[in-house]
Amino acid sequence: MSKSVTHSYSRYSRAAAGLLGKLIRAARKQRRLTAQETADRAGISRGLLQRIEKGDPKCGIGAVFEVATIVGVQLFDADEAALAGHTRQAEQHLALLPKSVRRSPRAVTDDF
Amino acid sequence: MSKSVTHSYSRYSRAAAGLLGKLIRAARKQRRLTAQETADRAGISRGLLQRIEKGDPKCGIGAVFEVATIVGVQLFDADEAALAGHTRQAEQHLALLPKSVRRSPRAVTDDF
DNA sequence: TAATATTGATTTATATATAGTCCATTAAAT
DNA sequence: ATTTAATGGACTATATATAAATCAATATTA
Repeated sequence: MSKSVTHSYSRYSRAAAGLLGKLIRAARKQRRLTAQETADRAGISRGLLQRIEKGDPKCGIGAVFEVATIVGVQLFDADEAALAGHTRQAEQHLALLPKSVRRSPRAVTDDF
Repeated sequence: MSKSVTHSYSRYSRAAAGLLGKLIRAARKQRRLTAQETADRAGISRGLLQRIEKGDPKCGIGAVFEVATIVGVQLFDADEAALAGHTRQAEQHLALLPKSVRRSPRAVTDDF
């Protein structure tokens, strides 16, 4: 094996992934779904579901969101209609911004 | 090559991943961060950032959350302190639930 | 208490996500 | 109009995420 690159995550994003995992686990148990059945419905393995509920940041966001949906954890505190609305809003916002970000040479955008 | 397994996602989770990507892209442009600089700060490649902004469900949730944090997109509409609070709440909720979900034999929990 | 479903953890083989590079196109600034 | 930074897309090699299987421990129900 060659050298592996250990990716590091900020406290905030680790906390967010961990929280989502805990919310999923709590919602699953409240609905009395076993790990195996939940994994089957999501089309993933039970092992992956374990990692998701532990907040493993390496899990695919699609798998995590799929499980969240199945156990009834709302993303963005929004149902599908609201998601569509927010998406349109984001698209409009995006349309107003320049298509590519050009930095003035040698000028640091960082604030200090 | 052997046969590949195409995983399918629900409309809802695809919409959620797509929305998060769009929010990230809009926030990045508003802060005048180039794709390359954002990727560097997040410790990922520019190619992965492209996929994240497109809402590719296969991206690691840690990478997505990390980029969101960097460009200033709040997860759960909460800062770090609020995340910690929600986490404690989820842990308490979890503590009240049975440790393993036992289905009564041959009884379907599905509602119909 | 006994029976057993559920869970947690580990291991292996395989699929695939990612980094890195390159090139063409586009668009911002001069 | 010219210059060139920024972006989008494709391709390859490699690291690693995932599925699948197994086993031990635990907790629930009878």
